[in-house]
Amino acid sequence: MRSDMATVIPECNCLALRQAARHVTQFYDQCLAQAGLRTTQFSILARLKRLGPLTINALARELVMDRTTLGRNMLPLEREGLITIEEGAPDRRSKVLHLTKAGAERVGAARKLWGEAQTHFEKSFGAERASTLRKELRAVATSELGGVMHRRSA
Amino acid sequence: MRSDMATVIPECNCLALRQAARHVTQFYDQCLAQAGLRTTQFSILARLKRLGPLTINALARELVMDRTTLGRNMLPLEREGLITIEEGAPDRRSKVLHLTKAGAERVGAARKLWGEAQTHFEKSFGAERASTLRKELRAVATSELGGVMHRRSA
DNA sequence: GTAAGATAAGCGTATATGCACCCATTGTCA
DNA sequence: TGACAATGGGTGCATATACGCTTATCTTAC
Repeated sequence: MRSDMATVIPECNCLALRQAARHVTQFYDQCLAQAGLRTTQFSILARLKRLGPLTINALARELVMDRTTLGRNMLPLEREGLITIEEGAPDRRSKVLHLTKAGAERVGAARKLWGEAQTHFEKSFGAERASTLRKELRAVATSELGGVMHRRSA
Repeated sequence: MRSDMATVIPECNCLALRQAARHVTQFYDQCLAQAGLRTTQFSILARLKRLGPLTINALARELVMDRTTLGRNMLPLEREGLITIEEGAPDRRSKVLHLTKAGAERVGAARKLWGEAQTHFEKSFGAERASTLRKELRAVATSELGGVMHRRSA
């Protein structure tokens, strides 16, 4: 967790992102723990609360998350009765995620803790600086990197 | 992956970090795939190559990673013969991780692919901008957030 | 020298992540 | 309308992540 001399030299953009994400996630997870939610779970429920029912694909795009990852992350939430998974209305292939009353309440309780985490982080890192950083991170998350094309040439 | 109107509003520092990390990790992982390494594995091996043999705790601190996480991440690398895990010299509690010849070669092969990933990312995002971002991320990763103290009052 | 505390690491458990491959349904076009 | 592509989702697999607890070893104070 410390930087030592000038021996850091990660240089790797990806590693820098992952290290920061690990560090901050641990902190947010600890803050949210007493509400019984992980950071990822909170972001899922909060998104559903703000946007209303969404299909798995739609929500996954929202969260910059792989569809299959989200699909599995749903299960603990469904098991706890925080969301329900219903069959798609016009398109029977799709499944629509609904926030339950219990889920909404859980988000409400967690939002206070989340706010404290935000405050603490920005007190340590700087509010302005955090705002700028988020903007850059958003640009990164939406950047077109192409990657290796799977099957076909798309 | 797109931003739509102004509907983004993640606002959450942690979510912003995680989304960016997911997006970029996918790209780097795809680039490194033909060397048979994930981003995390590459960072572990590269660190060992640069710093020489390290204990699990020391390497975990280096990588801003939980000790137990690193412990498990070692196993696939050991299984493939890229590292060896030896008993600590003066302190028999510790285990020292050594990069093998095969491991060094693997890193060498992957480093070229990693360079291409870096170049591609910085071409898309901007080299200056990436450098600044890394600096900020390093500050985040080393920031003192305290978190909830476990057992005792420390 | 020994007991108490500190430290290194492992293990069980649970979630998080995403690729390859699969099936079902929908949309398109001739 | 019937073949085919496109799309929504699931499953198997492997790695990644970290908390709480436990064991082994080391350090320190007495």
